[in-house]
Amino acid sequence: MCGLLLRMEHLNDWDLQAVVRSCATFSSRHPQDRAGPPPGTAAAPVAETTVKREPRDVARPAAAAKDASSLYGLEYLDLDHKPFLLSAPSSQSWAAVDDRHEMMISFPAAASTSGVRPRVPPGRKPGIRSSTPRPKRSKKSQLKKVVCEVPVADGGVSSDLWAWRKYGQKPIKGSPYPRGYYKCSSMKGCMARKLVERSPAKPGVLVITYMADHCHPVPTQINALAGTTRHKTTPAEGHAPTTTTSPKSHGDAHEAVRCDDESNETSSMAVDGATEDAAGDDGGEFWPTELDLDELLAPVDGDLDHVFDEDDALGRRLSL
DNA sequence: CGGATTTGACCCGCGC
DNA sequence: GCGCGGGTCAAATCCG
Repeated sequence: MCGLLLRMEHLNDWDLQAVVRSCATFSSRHPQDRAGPPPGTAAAPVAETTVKREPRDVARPAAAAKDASSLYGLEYLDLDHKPFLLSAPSSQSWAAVDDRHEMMISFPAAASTSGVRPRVPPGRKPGIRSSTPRPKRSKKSQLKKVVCEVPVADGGVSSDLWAWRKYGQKPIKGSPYPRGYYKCSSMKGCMARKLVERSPAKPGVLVITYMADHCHPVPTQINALAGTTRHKTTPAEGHAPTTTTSPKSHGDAHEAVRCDDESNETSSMAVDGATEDAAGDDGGEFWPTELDLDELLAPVDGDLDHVFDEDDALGRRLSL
């Protein structure tokens, strides 16, 4: 994975979707870290257990070496239904412990495919609204949220095992980057969602917010993931994901959490390929189309197998 | 043809 | 109560 990581960084490319997948994965591996409730439990309570977490001996970009303020850790059941370690933020906001992944939880408590051909503006016709009332939106503030920061350079190196489908993108006030909205498409009816945005403060960082729980086990077939994202082949079409975390969310009662470095997955990003999204247009970065999938996956093949095996087991457990 | 993406419109929570 | 901004919907389009 390191190899892949390095490669990706070198390419300086990133795929929003892939990135989107990346965050939740951190927990996919490391059975030793798993102590929480089994994945798949929709109503899995957020763990309150706190555990000490040792800093990982991970090679990280020089620039990345920041304050390694891994204060205390929380073992948390993430949206992948696997526990992951959380680190509380230092007094000064959220320290990037390993500078690759950060997380926060809050409890209540694109890029147009500027194709060559002109495109008719999509969207509903004015005045047309489904007669079926939209279900009451749950209070935003009461949604369980898991915020994860992923360096852009890393974006996609890691990925979660879920399949996500983009359902919206909005420009965010005060941020030059839009926010992408994704739903879990691994299973119909799954309410899991995630928001992906680029941090305005840290343009090199993607902020991924996971909301709601998956109501199903982690997909075990890689195909289930691979088929969920469209690949774009034209470099010109690729766009850097953009996004920002609203200052608000940072300030709230969020607890900073750090995604575990090792736990990052690489794979699906490659699988996801170059989707990308963000209408951000800020960068025009794109995925290397010449990258071979096998090549991308090679470094993590073993790990993936491991992950899938575990997930499979977990899924079976959950389905009982 | 099915599924993913794009994107304008609509809805709703929240702050003032 | 009102307006703003964020979140979601869904038609049109794209793509494999």
